[in-house]
Amino acid sequence: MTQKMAGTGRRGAANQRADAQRNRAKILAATVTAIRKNPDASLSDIAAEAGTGRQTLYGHFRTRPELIDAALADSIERGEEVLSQVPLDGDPVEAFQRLVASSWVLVDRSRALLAAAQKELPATRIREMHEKAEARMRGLLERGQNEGAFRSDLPVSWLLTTTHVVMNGAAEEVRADRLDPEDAPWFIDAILLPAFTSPAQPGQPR
Amino acid sequence: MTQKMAGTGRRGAANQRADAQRNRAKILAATVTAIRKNPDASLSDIAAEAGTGRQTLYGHFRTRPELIDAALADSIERGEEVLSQVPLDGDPVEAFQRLVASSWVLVDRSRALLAAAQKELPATRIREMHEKAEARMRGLLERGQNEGAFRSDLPVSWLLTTTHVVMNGAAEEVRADRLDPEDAPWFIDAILLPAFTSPAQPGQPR
DNA sequence: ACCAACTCATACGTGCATGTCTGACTTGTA
DNA sequence: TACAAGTCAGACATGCACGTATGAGTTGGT
Repeated sequence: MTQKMAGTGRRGAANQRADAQRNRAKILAATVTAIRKNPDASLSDIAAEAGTGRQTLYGHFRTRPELIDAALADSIERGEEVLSQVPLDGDPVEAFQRLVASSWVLVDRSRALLAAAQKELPATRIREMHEKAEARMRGLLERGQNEGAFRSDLPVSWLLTTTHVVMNGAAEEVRADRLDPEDAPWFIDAILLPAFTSPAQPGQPR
Repeated sequence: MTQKMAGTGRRGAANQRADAQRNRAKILAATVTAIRKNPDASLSDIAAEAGTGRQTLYGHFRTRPELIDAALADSIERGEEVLSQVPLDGDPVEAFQRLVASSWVLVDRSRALLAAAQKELPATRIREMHEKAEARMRGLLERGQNEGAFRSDLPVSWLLTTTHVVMNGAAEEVRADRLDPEDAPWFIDAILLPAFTSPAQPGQPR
C-alpha cells in the first residue's frame, strides 16, 4: 500500500484501467496457486488458472521471470502487512512463538513459489525481498540471546536456518496429509523451543 | 554387490563388457554431480559430465526417468553399505548421533538427485528405495522413546521429518558457504538432541 | 585374429514452452 | 457515446530437450 511504483509490466504503467488491475491481481494470485499445484507450471497453465487468456498475461508481464518476481514480491508484501503487526517486545520466547505462528502460515502458502523463484531469479533479488522479514526474525533471536533466553553457543544464522527449515518441513508434511495444519504451529514450537532454549548441553562443547 | 539383477538398461543385460560397465558407472556418478551443479541438467549435460557421448548414455538408459532411477538406486545402495555398519545398540542417544553423522554425509551428497527424482519418479518408488534407511532410523527413534531417552509427546514420524529437514538445512548452508562441512554434524546434534530429549516442556501440552 | 559388443558423430522427428504479432472484439471512462 | 485501454483467439518463429535412427569406427574377449 505504500510505494507501489508499478513499474514492472504494463505499457504506460501509471494509469491502469480498473478492469486491468483486477486481471493483474487475478494473475498474481493464480501464479501462487498454479505453482503450488505444479512447480513447473507453464504460463499457459497460469493463465488458465487465472481464467484469462495467455495474451492478457503477456500484456501485464513481459517475461516469465518478471511474472515470478512480481508474484513473489506481492506475496511478501502481503506477508509484511501481517508480520509487521506481531508484537515483538516482552518475553523473547513468547514473541518468538507469536512470530513463528504468523510466519508459518505464510511459508505454507508460498513456499512453492519461493522454490520456483530460486530457479529463475538472481539470488540477490530474493534476498533483497526477504530482507525485512529476515531482519525481524534475526533481531528477535539476537535479543533473545542477549537476554539469556536463547542459547548463545550457536550462531544466530543457524537458529534462523533451523527455523526456516522446520517450518518448511511442517509445510511438506501438511501437503502430504501426514500433519493437520492446525497442529503444525505446536509441532514446530515443540521442536524449536527446547532446541533454542537448551543450556550448553552434554555434547562436546568444542 | 548382492542382488544386481541389472535389468534396467542394456540389451542382453546379463553379459556386459568390462568397458561398458565402466561407462555405466561413470554415467551414474556423473548424474549425481551434474545434477548437483544444476538441478535441471539435461541428458547432454550429464553425458558431457561423464565424458561420454550422448548416444552411449542412451545405450545404457533408455529414458531420463530410467537414468534417474538407476542413479538414485545406486546412491542409496552405496549408502546402505555405510549405514548398515553403524552400530545401533547401546545408548539410543549415542546411537542416534552415530547414525546422524553417517547419514549426513550421504544426504549432503545426493539431496539434489533426490529432489530431481521427486519430480520424475512416482512417489511410491522413492519411498520403496528409502525403505531400509527409514526403517532403521525409525526403529532407533522408537526404541529411544520406549526407553525414555527420547520424548514421547511427539509422534516418531515428526521426529523423523525433523531429522531429515535439519540435515538438509545443514547441507544447504554448506552449499551456500555459510557453514563448514566439518562443523555440520555438531550443529545438527546441537539442535536435534535437546529437541528430542527434552521433557514435556512448558508450552501448552494441548 | 576374429567377431560381437560397444562407442560416438551426425542427423532427424517431435513436442512443448517462450515470446511476438495481428486483428477483431469488449469494456471502462471521460 | 466515442475513444482509448484492454482482452483474447489464432498463428507463427525459435529454441531446447527428448528419443530414435544409421553407420562407421573401436575395443574387449575368446
